[in-house]
Amino acid sequence: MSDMTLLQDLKARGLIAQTTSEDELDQHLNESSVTLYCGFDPTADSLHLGHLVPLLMLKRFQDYGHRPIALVGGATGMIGDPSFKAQERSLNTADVVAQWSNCLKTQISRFINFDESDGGAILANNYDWTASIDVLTFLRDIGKHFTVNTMISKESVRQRIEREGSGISFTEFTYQILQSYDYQYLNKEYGCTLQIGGSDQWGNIVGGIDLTRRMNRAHVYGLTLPLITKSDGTKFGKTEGGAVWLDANKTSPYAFYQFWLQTPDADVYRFLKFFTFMSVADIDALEQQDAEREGKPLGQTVLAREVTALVHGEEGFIAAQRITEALFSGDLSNLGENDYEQLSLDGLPSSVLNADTLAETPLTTLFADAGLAASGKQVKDALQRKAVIINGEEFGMEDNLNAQGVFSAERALFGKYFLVKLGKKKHHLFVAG
RNA sequence: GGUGAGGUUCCCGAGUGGCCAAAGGGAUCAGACUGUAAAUCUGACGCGCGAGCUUCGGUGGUUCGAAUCCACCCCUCACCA
Repeated sequence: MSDMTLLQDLKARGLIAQTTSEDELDQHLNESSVTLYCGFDPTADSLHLGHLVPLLMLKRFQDYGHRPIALVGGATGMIGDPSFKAQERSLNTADVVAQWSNCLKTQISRFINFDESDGGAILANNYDWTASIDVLTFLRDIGKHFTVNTMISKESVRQRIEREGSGISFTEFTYQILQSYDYQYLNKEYGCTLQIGGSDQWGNIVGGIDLTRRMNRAHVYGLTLPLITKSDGTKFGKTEGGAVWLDANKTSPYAFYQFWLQTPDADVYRFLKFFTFMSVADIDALEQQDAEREGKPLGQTVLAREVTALVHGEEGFIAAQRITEALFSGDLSNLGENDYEQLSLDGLPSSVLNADTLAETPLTTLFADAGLAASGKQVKDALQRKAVIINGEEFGMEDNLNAQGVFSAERALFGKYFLVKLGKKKHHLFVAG
C-alpha cells in the first residue's frame, strides 16, 4: 500500500461516508502522525460484526503511522445513545456496564497494537474522566457551551423529539454532550484531532468538534464510515441465530467462517475491501479473475479466510476450515476418532444423546431441541424430503419414532459419534452418552 | 380534554357469526437447479410423529357456534383544544 495516501485508499475501499473539510483532513494526515479515536459503547458482553469495520479502521490508521485511541464507553454506555433509535432504551446497571466494558477491552486489544512505543495505541475508558464530574461543574463548564436549539435540531434525535407517544428522556438527550466532552478531553490530554465512527455518529462527532473548538481553541476533524449494506436489502451481520459476534464463545470460528463463506457474489468484493487488509488492486484483480473463470468464484473463500484469521487467529481459521472440509466434502472417511473429539471443540454444535429417553423421543423433537431446526414441523419437512443424513445414510419420516434404531451402536462411528446433516448446511454432532 | 380511525399468526396486510389455524405479500426453512452464491420453480410455514391442542390487544358477556356481535378496560395513530 504504497503510493496512495490513507484517505485515497479509504475512498477506494468505499469506507468513507462523510468527512469534515476533506482537503484539510488529507493534508493533516499526511504531514504528521495524528492521534484519532473511535468509541465503542458496551451494549453487550462482546463486539459484533457492526463494530468490526471501525475497529479495523483504527488499525488502518495505525498502519499508516497514526496513533489510535480505542475508547470504551463505560460512561456513555450507562446513558444510552439515542442516535436514530426509535425508542428509549432501558438502562443497564453499573455492574453490568463495567463488566461489559472489560469484555470489550479484551477484544479490542487483539486487533490493535497497544505497545508502549510512540506509535502504540491507547485504550481508554470514558468512565475514568466522566464519573467524577459533579453536576454543577458539568452544567457550568460543559453544558454552557451547548445550545438546546442545536441539540434538538440534530437529525439523529429529531424523530424521537417529534414523535408523539414516544419522546426522549433528558438522560438520553444528554448523551451528545458526554460524547462531545470525550472528544474535548482526548484532544486536551492526548492531542487527539480526529474522531471516526459509524455514519449514525455524525451528529455526535460534530458536537465534539464544536466543543473542542470552544473549550480548547483547537481545530479538529471528523470522519464517518458508511453503514454496511447487503445487495438484497436485508440487514448485514445477522444469521438465524442473531448477531454474528466476535467472541468465539458466542459465535464459534466455524460459524463465523461459514457466515463469510455464504456471502452473495454481489457483495463479496465490496466486503473484501471493508473487512480485509488486502490492497484494492489485489481485490480488483481477484474480481477480474473470478469473472473470467467458469464456476465457483474464489472471492468468498478468500474473504472467509482473511476475516476469520483476523478475528480468530490462524488457529481459529484452520479449525474452521478443517470442519468445513470434513462436513461439506461429504467424505467422512478421512476423519479419525480424535477428529470427532476435536470437531465439537472447534465449534461444531454438538450434544449428548440421552440413552434413557431415546426410545420415546421422536427425531422431530430430538433435532428441534438440538437446534437443528426451529420446530419439529421443519424437521418433519426435512425428513419427508430425505434431507436428513446421519453418518452418510439417509433417513425419512418412517424413522421418526425409531430414534433408538437410528442411533444404534452399529451405526455409530468409533462407537459413539453420529454426524447429523439436515438440509445442505446444518450439521450437528451427537455423541452417545 | 374533544372527535375520528385502528390494534389479526415473525413483519405488512385481508377477513365483519359457522366453509377460519385464518386470503395475499414479505421474511424464514426444506427440495430441484447450481457453486454452501444469485435468479427461478416446488413444498412447508401456531404447536404436536399423531389423536389433538392453543391463537386474532385485555377481561367478561350474548350465541349451539365469535377474529367477527355487546360491555368495560388498555394501547396506538390522526385532527382539534
